[in-house]
Amino acid sequence: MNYPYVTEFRQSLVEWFEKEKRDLPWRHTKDPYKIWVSEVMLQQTRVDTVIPYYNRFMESFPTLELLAEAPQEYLLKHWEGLGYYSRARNLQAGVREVLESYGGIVPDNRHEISKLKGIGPYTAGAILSIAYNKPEHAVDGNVMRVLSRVLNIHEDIALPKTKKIFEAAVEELIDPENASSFNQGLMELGALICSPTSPKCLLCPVREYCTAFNEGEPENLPIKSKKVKMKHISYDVFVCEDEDGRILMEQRPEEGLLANMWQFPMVEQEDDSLIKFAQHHELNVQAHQPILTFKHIFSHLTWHVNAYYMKSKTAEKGEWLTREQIELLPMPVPMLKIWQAIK
DNA sequence: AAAGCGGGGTT
DNA sequence: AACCCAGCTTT
Repeated sequence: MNYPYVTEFRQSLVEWFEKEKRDLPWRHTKDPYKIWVSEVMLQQTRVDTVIPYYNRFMESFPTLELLAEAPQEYLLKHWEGLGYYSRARNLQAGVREVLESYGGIVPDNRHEISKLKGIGPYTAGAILSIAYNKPEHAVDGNVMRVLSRVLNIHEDIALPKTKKIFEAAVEELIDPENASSFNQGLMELGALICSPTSPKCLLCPVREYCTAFNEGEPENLPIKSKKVKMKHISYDVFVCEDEDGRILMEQRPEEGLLANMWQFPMVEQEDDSLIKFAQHHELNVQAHQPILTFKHIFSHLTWHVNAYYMKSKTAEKGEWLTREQIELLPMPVPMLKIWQAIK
C-alpha cells in the first residue's frame, strides 16, 4: 500500500471519533441483535431517517426472539415508509436462522454471520467490529469516499471489483485494538467532515495524513461512473367504497417491487381502464371523481399516478375492508398519500 | 458484472 | 435535475 502514516492515522481517527461521535440510539448498546437491526435500517438510508424507526422497532421487538415470532404484516407495518422492504423480511429470516442454527447467539465470525439472510460483506463487518470489536473491514459508500481521498485512489467505485481494493486497505489500516471505533470513525468522518461535496478539510482530524489533501484534489474524489435510464409508467388507482363504507384493497405479489405491501387497486393507465376494472371486479359503479394526480420517483423508475374515488354497490369479489382494518395494513408511500387525501 | 429494490435529503 | 445515502439479492 506504501502509506507511511498508518499509526498516526489510526490514533487520530479513533481519538477523534471517541471525542466527537454523535449520540445515536444504537450507540448505547453492544447487543449484536440491536447493532444488526440498526445496520440493516441504515443500508442506503440516512441516520436522521432511521432514528424514529429504530426506536419504535426496539419498543416492539426488543429481542431477537420477539422479532422471530412476529407476524410479517406487523413487522412490515414497522418498516412502512422506510423503503427496501425486503430488508425487513430478510432480517426476520436471519434472526430465525440464528435461533435455529446458533442457539440464539449471533455468530462472531465472518464465515458464519455471512450466511445469514440479508447480511452482506458490509453488514457482516459492521456487526463483527461494533458488537464484538473484531478487526474486520466494513466498507460502505462513506468508507470508499474517505479512503479514496486519504490514499488518493482513482479507481471507479461504481465497479464491484473496486470494493476489494478498499477492503484490503482497511485490513491494513484498521486498529486491531479498537476495531469498533476505527470503523465507526471512518463512517462518522465521511458523514460529518469528509462529505461528497465541499469536504471540511480544515476541520479534519487526519488531514495531515490525507494524500489527496496534501498532493491532490479531495473534492474530485472518489471517481464514480454513472449510467441510469429511468423508466416511466402511468397507473390509475381506484379507491372504491361500497354502501357499507368498506373499501376494496389488494395485496401486491410476494416477489418484486413493494412485495407483500397493500394498495388500492391499481392498473396501468388506459383509456378504458376504469371500465375494465369495474367489469373485472363485477362492480356497479354509480359515480367516480378524480382525487389527485402525482408523480412518485423510485431509484430506477417513475410512477405517474392518477387516483380516483368511486362508489359502488356491494360486490362479492375482492377484499373489502373497513377503514380501521386498512389503518393496520402496511402500504407504500404513494398509497399513504392517496389514503391521506381520502381521509 | 449488471439489474432490481424505496424514499427522502442536499446541492 | 442529479447525486447520495452505515447495501443486498438475484440473474
